Amino acid sequence: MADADRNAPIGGETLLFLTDEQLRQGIEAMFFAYRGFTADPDRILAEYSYGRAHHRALHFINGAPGTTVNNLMSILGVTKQSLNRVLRTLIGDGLVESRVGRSDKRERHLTLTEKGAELERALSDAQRARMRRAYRDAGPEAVSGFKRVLEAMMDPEMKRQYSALREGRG
Amino acid sequence: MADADRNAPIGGETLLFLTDEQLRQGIEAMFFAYRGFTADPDRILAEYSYGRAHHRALHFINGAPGTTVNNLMSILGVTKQSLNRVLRTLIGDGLVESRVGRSDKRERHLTLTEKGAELERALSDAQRARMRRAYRDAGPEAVSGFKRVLEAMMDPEMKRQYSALREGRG
DNA sequence: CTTGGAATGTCAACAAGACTGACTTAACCT
DNA sequence: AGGTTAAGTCAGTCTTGTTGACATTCCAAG
Repeated sequence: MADADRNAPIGGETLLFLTDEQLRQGIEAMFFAYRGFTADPDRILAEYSYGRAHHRALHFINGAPGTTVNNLMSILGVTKQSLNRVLRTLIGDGLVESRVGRSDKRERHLTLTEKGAELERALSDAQRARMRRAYRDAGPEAVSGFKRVLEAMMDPEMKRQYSALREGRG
Repeated sequence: MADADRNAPIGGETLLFLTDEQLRQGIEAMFFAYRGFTADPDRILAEYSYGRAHHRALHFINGAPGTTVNNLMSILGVTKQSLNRVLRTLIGDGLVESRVGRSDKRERHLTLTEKGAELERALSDAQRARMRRAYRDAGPEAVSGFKRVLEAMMDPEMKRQYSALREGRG
C-alpha cells in the first residue's frame, strides 16, 4: 500500500510503482476468486451431469437468443467440434432449440426452451447470488474498479465481444 | 423476483441497487478477463507442451519453497493423483526437486531447481506484464476495488489460503 | 448455370487434466 | 503393536478441449 502512494504525476499521466509482490497478489486473487466464481454453478451442474461448457452455452444463448453457432463459437473461444458436442446434448435433452435461419438457411439459430431457460435461471441465480454478496461486501466504488481492471485485462477482441453483448442488451 | 433483488436499507449500511443486468456484466467480465489472464502463460506453456496445471504448481512452489505435496494439493484444490501426474513430469524434467523432510520423513518438500525457476519467471513475467498494464490503465483506486471484490468472491477456505500466502511472504 | 467457397454437421482419434477407488510403502505416534 | 498419515502408484472414467477428414447445403461470382 505504501508503494501505491508513491504515484507521481508525470506528463499528465499517473505513474504507478507496481511491485512484483503486488502483481502476484492480484494473480493469486484471480486464481482463488475464479474458483469461487464457478463453485456454485458447478454444484448444480453436477446433479445434471453437465459441465461448465454446458453452463457457458446456456448463458450466452440466453443472453443473445437466436445467436448462430458461429457466433457462439467465437464468443466461447472453442472449436465448432467442441461446441457441437455440448450443443448436441443440450438439444437432445430438450434444453436448446436449433432452428434453420430464414434468410441464410445454412445458419442455425439457437434459443433456450422453457426447460433450458429454467436450468439457466437456476445456474445464474446461484452465480449472481455470490456476485451480489461480493459487490455488497466490497461496496460500489470497489465494483467500478473491479470492472475497470477486468476490462483492461481482456484482449481487444474479447473486450469487443464483451461490449457488444452489453450493447445488444441495452 | 425483481423486487426481491432490491436491497432494503439495513441500519446505516450503504445501499446498493444491484440489477440482474449489472451482475450479469460482472459475470461476463470475469469470464472474458480470465481468458486474458491465462492467455500469455498458455502461449509459453504450449512451447514446452506443458499445461496450466504445471504453471500453477510452479507458481505456488515458487511462492512457498519447501511446501509439501499435501499443502500444495489443498492450495490447488486437486487430488493427489492429479497433482502427482504434474509433479512427476516436472521432477522428471528437472524443474522441481523433491526432498525428504528432516523432521517428518514421510513428507516431501518441493522446491524449484534453477531451470524450474527460469520457466516460472518466464511465465509470471508474461502474466505480470498484462496485470501491470491492466492496473495502470485502471488506476490505483480501481486496483484496490478489484482486489476487494475478488476477495469477497472467494470461499472462506480460499480466502484463508490467499491471506496465508501473503502473510507467508510478508 | 456452374463452380467455388462458406457454414454447418458428423465421425474418428487423441490429449490434458480432472475424478474415484484400491493398494503399497514408509514413517510417525500412541 | 497397531492405527494413522503422507506420499506414490495403478487402473479406469469423464469432461472438454484439440486436429483432420469428409458430406451437405447454400450463396454468390463468374
